[in-house]
Amino acid sequence: MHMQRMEIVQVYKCFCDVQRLRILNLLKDGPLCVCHLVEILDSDQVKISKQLRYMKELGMVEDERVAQWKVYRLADATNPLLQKNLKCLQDCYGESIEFNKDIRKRSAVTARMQRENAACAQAISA
Amino acid sequence: MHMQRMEIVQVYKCFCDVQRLRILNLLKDGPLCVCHLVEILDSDQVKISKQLRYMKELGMVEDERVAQWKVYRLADATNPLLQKNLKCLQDCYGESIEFNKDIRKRSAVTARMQRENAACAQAISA
DNA sequence: ACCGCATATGCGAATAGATGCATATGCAGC
DNA sequence: GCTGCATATGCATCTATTCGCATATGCGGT
Repeated sequence: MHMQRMEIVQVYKCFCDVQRLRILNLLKDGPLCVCHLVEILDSDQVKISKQLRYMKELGMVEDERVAQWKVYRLADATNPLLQKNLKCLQDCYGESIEFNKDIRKRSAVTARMQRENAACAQAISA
Repeated sequence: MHMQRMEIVQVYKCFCDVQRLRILNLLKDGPLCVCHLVEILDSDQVKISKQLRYMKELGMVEDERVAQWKVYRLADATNPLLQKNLKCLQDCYGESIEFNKDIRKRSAVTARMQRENAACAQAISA
């Protein structure tokens, strides 16, 4: 694996896993750091970290260090293939793959972070 | 690999290869047999056969024997995820992944079959 | 320099997918 | 039953991806 540009097949490779789909869906509303994703997806740090690495190799996400956090965002949020595919998924299976639930949880988690961990909350809103 | 129903992730697995994308694009306009696909995609029989097998395992296509031919069609042409994704691909990259060229070649090939190999032409139009 | 938190990497095993080459199978006509 | 055409399968090899477990690295505060 290498790759950095977002190619057609790379997009679909990224889409081949529900957890990655959920991550993309979350990131489309703005950047998040690993700790957010771990909590929202109710997964563990190593797993999420590796998914993000893979997604980065595929050219789908970018990362940026902010203090001790690593903020991830979509590499090209305007890519029409990505946008349309996510929208299509949302339309067809929004609830069944937990897209909607994740978005609701995202709000809850970021709100709590705002209170309990202001520095981290700052990192993703910069 | 097993699977037969068309699940979300299976769809994307099918989409992870340009040749498979081209096959789906061709089948969306109606059934074809292996010999058509081999010619339109300018590939070889074993390769196409294996792609079709994989696509069948993913639940994306169905086959039917007609005399010595094997006719393949989309397992669920009305599946919205499939339809929308193909349309989206068509819109975004129609020429670059040869979707359009393939469709044009499809017409040429089926027309010629009609003349030179009527039995086979009959098989896919039944 | 040390500690704790956030994140990443390494490794070994397991599974999945791709590829090239050879060969088998199914069907129709003779 | 033999032949030819259309299609499928088997096998060995290779690369890609996944998973669990352990451990390393980067950063900020003391």
